[in-house]
Amino acid sequence: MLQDRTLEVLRAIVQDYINTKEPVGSKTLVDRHNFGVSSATIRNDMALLEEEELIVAPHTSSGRVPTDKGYRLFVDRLSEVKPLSNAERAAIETLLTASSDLEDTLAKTVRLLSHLTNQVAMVQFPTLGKSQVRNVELLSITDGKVLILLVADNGRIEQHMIETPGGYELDDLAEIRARLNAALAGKQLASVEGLLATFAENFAPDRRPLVARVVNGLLESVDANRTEKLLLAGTGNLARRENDFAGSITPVLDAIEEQVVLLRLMSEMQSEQHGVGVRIGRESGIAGLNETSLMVAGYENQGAEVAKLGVLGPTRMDYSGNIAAIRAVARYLTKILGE
Amino acid sequence: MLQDRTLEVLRAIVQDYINTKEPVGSKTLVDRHNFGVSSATIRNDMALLEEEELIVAPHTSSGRVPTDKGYRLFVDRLSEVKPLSNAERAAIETLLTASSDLEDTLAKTVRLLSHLTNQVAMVQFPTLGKSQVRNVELLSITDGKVLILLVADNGRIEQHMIETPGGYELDDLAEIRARLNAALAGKQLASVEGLLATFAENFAPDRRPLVARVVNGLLESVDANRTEKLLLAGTGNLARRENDFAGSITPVLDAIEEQVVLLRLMSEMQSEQHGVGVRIGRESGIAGLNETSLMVAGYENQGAEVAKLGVLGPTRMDYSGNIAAIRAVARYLTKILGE
DNA sequence: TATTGGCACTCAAGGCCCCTAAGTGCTAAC
DNA sequence: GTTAGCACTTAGGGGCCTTGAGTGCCAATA
Repeated sequence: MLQDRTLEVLRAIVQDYINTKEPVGSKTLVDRHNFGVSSATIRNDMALLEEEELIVAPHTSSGRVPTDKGYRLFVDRLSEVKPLSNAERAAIETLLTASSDLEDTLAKTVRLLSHLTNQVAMVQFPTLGKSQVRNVELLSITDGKVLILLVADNGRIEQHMIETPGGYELDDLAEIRARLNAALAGKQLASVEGLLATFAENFAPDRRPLVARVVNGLLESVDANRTEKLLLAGTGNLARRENDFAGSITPVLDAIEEQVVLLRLMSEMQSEQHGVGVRIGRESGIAGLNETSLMVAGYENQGAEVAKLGVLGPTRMDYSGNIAAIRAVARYLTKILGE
Repeated sequence: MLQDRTLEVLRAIVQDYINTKEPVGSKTLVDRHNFGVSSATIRNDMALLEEEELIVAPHTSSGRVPTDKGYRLFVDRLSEVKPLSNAERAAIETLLTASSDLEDTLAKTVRLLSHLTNQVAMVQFPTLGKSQVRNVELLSITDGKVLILLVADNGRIEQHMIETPGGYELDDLAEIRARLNAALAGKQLASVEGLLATFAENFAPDRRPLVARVVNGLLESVDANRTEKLLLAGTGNLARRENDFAGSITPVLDAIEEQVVLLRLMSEMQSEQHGVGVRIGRESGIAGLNETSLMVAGYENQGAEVAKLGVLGPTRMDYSGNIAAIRAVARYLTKILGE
């Protein structure tokens, strides 16, 4: 087990490295922090830390840099939540105003978060999976097209257009709509597929093709949106911190565009420190994100977590500050969604 | 007036520079192309081109590089449309399949375009301004909320949620909806504001607050979407070609995120060469895009141009190939939208 | 036993110098 | 109008050296 002072040394290394971007050596360390011991002692501590693979020396004769494992220990045990400055609090309250339009609100949120953290910010749309059907609407558009609307109780509205080669009567639509609502209103979205399995059978045989098409469209609506939506902001921040990447930032930009991967990763992440989930470097298991860290927190609506938001940036980032920002934004978003 | 051979020299310089990324000198030029004259003659031509500010020498003793003006002349008078390869044609036809869902189709289109060109691709959503109202729907959601749907004849559907503190009867909604459709169906979206100016006056005084709210919501729907939507793909390609930028790509990424600016620029651009509009370097007038070129073409629905699509990349790009790709994709998109 | 001063060693980064290769403009001859 | 020839320029690369920050180890110390 590492001693207290040794851990303090690790904390100091992480903090100094984050601030200066220079590998940090024993001498500078005793200069900047007052450990009350000599640089030789610190050197011994550093040897221990290196043995534990918490830090590493880029070159034989230069200072040390934290490894992924080092950052991990720092985040888990050594970092304190840095309280937000008043200016930051004010920014959150000013910029994040309630709007009845969900997309608006989330777009503002993601921008705010990217400004607060100077990283790439991401906000997930509320997940359909955890919420309930409020109602279903079928609208007749011209040319035998029908627009299916699925309104969920988290405020999200999905639209899906289908074609009906056989045509239809308005009365048919009205009836299908009424029965769909009777069957689905208030039910979990996850259960929709099961509830509709035998739905078409209740209709006269000549109506069934139409009903089947509607049901299919609705299921696609549910399903296409289990694959969720993501809003991004601040990609420019990545280029701004390009020097923090050994190679190019191309794979990172590519990975970001692969939203499916990001979304899966985000949903897998559990909250750890202070309600924020953290994936450091290779922990994400995604090649393009080897040199980045990802931090997410959930936000809620009506008491239940509906989706996540977070930031992505180089592993050398201000974990404390970003955790605080993410947490604050998630809480505030939860608050205004409740209004 | 420049002689024919002098222009040929410019063409050769542009092409070689695009291929090699090396400033091109008189000797290599006569080696690679057979002008039938000596390098000294080419040097004289180059001096003329430099006088006209069509090319420039990065350093006193190195080859020449095209200026924005040089690229412009190349695009306007010297480039030929490079026919697409069979593989490219096949890719377009395979990847771009018809879907009744507009967003799906556009998302595929933008990815396809970024793959074909290896640049950042952009596709604008169909503009509301040029199209007509198909119908308007009012849906009662719980808690006194009403969802307004505006269906346009270009396939685009806008949704907007409003709150009605005073509450309402379902009959009220039905009547408002009926009258709205009577007033607006088939009308130009641009005319909606005028048509609704006195709309509320036809209702009984106690209904007017509700009607006014609905009208406002509808106008916001129209208006919020004059500010159009843009789909992007291939931002990673920008980083991949980072060396083509003197400074960092940060300002470019920032400019891209400012979608409003891009959208304005795109709508201003008129088709020039072969149906494709081109803005080279500083021509865009946007600081962040000084070192990039933008090329767009319109795509159509029902015989009228509804929006644009195009690519953004470093000024040193394959204009001929990209013009061909953009044109082909725009045409193909027009075709499948018509189905 | 943990800490320390001292010391020999390492190595990246930067400065300096020089050379080379590719390119230029100019002039006089064809 | 074109060309050969020539003197001139300069970015980039290689070699060489110095410097400074850092290391590991060891014997002495408290």
